[in-house]
Amino acid sequence: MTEVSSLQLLARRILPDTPVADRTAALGLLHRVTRIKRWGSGENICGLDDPADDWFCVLSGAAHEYVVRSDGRRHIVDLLLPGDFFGFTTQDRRRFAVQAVLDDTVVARYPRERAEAIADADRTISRVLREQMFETIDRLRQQLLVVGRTSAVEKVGSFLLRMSERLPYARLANGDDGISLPITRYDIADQLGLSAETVSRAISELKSGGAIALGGPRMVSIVDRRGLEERREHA
Amino acid sequence: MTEVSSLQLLARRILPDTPVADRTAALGLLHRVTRIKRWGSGENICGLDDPADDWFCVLSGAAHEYVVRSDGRRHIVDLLLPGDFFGFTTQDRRRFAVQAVLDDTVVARYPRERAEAIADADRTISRVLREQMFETIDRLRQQLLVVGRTSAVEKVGSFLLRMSERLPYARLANGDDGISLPITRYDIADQLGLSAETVSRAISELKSGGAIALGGPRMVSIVDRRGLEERREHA
DNA sequence: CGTGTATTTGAACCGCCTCAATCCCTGTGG
DNA sequence: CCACAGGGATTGAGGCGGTTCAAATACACG
Repeated sequence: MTEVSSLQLLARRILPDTPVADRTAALGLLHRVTRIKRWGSGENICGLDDPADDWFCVLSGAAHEYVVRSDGRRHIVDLLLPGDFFGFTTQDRRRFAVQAVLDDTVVARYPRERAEAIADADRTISRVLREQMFETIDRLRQQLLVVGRTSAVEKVGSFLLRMSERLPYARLANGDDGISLPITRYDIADQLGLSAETVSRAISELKSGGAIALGGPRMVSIVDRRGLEERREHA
Repeated sequence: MTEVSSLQLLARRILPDTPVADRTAALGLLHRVTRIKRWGSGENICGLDDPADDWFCVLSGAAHEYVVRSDGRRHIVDLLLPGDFFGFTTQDRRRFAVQAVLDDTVVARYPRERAEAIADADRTISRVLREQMFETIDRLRQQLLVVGRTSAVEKVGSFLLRMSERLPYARLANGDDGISLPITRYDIADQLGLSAETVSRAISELKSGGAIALGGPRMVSIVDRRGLEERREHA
């Protein structure tokens, strides 16, 4: 991936409503301090206790932000998809590690100090970054709602609905339109506070209940969106 | 509470490292668009589906951000204490309500558009607001870790540790130093995804195990901080 | 076409929820 | 000063759901 194409990709990701030329221009300043890097599945993009001197944006692939507890359990707090920023914190050092979960995960890195200076001088950049901070807040709040559900089927159902909102639709092997989950059952479990077996059982249950259909373990189509939404309804 | 004292209070809350005169001056611009209001316990500071046109800061008291699901269960996603900002979102309308949980909860309100314009013109304000967004992100991530724990005792233990970091210490009735929880067992339960009975049992267990001491149901002193921290350790 | 990993399924145990009763603390009125 | 009321907190008993441990199956990659 060349730097130019990554800039255009970024512009498309984070300024979708702005004409191509304008948004590329607006990001030009930021782009000068941007470092793009490609990661393989399982590689550590941010390590624990690293200085928190950079902000990041996923351009393609997927990553997750997590901690590993002393008992060996891993807790995933954020799943990062293309267009998602991460690395925002008041801490000096990272309390959470970030790891690529797909091969060819491309991530842009912005030195925090310089990005802040650029934002101070350009209100479009400032607006874009603020918007991305709000996206992060919305994402975490949404995740909190999912994790806070009581039953495993509800957790997994809400999770799949969110994924269907965040991932692109594609034609699956079975002919349906659906999504391709970038993560394993274990990853889902560590995100929802469940065991992998329970996640698997919940998915089987949703399938046999007609809420979803599968074309391979990672390929999910939402069949009864209405039914799933009613279960997670919050009003 | 007069406007002047509320400005000083705000300055003390969000710019603790800056000399009094400087921080008050830095917030002067923002202060011109600030509206201060006092709320009683249970009153709605933000309603569901309200336009998301303002940002807020708790100056005193406490509030929480929550949704009520169709099954009647309430889910609290954020506990807001003095110095905490809230209202940050990309949405046009509120997906979460915010309610005062103590009498005499004083909240500052900033019209979003005007606050953004002020931030664009003043990099101290800009920095302060960015810092508060990061605080919100850190708080939600921390909350995700607590809610994601597997056992009830661990959840409640982590919750109490967080409270002891966020609330001021005071001399309790039993002579120990400790914290005064601003919320009921039911509130804690709706924050942790537990039943109120389980919260109560967990607290009793922590007490009989020597991890904490109580001087009244809301008065908690952390006796064995090391032990509690080891349980929630994440590295 | 084989090997290692991911996923599914099964059985038994443990912990949390539900329902219910009791206790405690505070404020109110007699 | 006491009786009472009401909300919050605690404690108890039983049922259900999720975890754990174990095994079988499906899948992807060489």
